[in-house]
Amino acid sequence: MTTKDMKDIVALCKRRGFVFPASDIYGGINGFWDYGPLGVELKNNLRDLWWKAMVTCPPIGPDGAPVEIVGLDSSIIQNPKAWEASGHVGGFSDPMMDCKETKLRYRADHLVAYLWKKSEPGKEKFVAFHQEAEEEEKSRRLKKIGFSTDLAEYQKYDFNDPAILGNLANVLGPDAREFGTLTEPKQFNLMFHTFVGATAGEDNKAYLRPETAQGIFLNFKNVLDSSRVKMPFGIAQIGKAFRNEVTPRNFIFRSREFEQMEMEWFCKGEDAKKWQDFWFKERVKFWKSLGLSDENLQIRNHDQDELSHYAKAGLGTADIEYKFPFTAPDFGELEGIAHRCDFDLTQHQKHSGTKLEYLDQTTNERYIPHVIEPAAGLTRGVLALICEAYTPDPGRPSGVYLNFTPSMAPKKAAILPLTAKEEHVPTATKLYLALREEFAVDLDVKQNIGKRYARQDEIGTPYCFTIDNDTASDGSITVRERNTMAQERIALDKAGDFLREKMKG
RNA sequence: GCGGGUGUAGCUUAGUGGUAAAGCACCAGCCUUCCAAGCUGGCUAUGAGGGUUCGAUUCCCUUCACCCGCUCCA
Repeated sequence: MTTKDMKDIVALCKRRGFVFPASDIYGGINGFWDYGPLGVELKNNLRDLWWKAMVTCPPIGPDGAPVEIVGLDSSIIQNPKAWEASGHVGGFSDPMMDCKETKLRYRADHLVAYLWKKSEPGKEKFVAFHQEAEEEEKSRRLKKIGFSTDLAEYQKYDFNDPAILGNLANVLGPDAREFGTLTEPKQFNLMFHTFVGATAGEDNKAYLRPETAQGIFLNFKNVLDSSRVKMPFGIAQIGKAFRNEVTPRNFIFRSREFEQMEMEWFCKGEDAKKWQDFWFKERVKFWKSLGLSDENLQIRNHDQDELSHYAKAGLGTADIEYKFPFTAPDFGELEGIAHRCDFDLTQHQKHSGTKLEYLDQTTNERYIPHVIEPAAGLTRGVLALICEAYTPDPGRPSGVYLNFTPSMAPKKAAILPLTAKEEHVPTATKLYLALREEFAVDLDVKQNIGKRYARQDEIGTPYCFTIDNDTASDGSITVRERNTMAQERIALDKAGDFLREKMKG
């Protein structure tokens, strides 16, 4: 059993046209990737199936009736006030400081500094600690550097205090031995800025959305007023989102421009638990149906301290995680199912002055609904599918094949005339033209048949149809199956039925 | 952003202060009745910028990208 190596996967993605570095000919740009001819097919397949599972054919709810979900495609740029209301302008930038001595980096708002009250004026020395450090730990460290160990004799400062920021030379970093090794806090703006209109200035500053969800909340009232939806219901959206990640890493796993598939499920607060459990199960089922294996999937509940600002008061967030080659033996987030409470709608109601309540006309009850949000990374899903499918196999000419399910495979079948001779090519072309009306298929005429099979293995095409001399005499073709390399003969005019049947799986 | 590493063709590797080499892949043609076969021909590279030098892929500086670790991931 050969292991999956991320280097090989990235190389295959580039070689066969799944994923390219963005701006490759200029040396790339950190955190951005382009999807090639096969990558976009794969991404579209996943996107379309998600849309089908959410909007076109949503699941049967816990009470036996189909649930109601409508679609939306909101703008990437919205009024900047929306991001103030959502908490992203205030909460989406973290001041960071580095320690020149220890090379460690800290979030300034996670540190505190202690000043000995009896310090002579002008000779103040501050000692910094991690916010969550135990008192005993603090005393021990103070003793070590020859300071009083009685914490009551100290005044505590936050790192946004000018008394600290103006005096960094006299601050001892949390892990440092010398004073004055901490750098000025630097703001990391996780939201991309842009300017709306021809002139750039503070007045027309805008943001690229860091999540698609807010577009849904902003349109809650519009959808309610135009769609005859009744509680509980969902609004689903797929689209790009942008985050100025400090460190983009791991191929397309953490990139600065990525694509999300989010559904906001609006329900009564008292029903939130029921719906979170429901959606969680549905979403796990979805990923498994695409071929992600049990052993590579895990579910994980967020700890209280890692919950988002909007989820702290609620039922928390449960993640569906995938064991990527670069996280193994650990897992990386694929989708989060969060209880966002009534945080967002309440915030937007407050900031916009527009009522965002739901009126239940049967009970005459008005309330701001709670939200359960299954939010999945489309591009992360693509990566998981590629990693799952990647199967080294030294026993075949290509040495590797991609084991996509037929529904996810970028090409469903390849039509191959056995030779480039006249008697094979016209029949193959005719079959290709018929099948492409319904399926993404390839016609490949050139080079020997082995090379063509090998190529299709590498891009994960599940079936190859080969036209040979027998096709002319008995109307049969060869079907070659990707995983087993086994061949069987079927009737030429049954090729469409064959694929249609396989696509159901 | 810090520390370490890497950077020659699509891939794997060679080499040199003086014309950059090969295998595989790819493309074309021939051949070929089922798994990268064979023959002929062809395309393609020193990540980018600057410096030293008569001349730099080689030496120096800067930068960019990728990998590993730290940090971060509302």
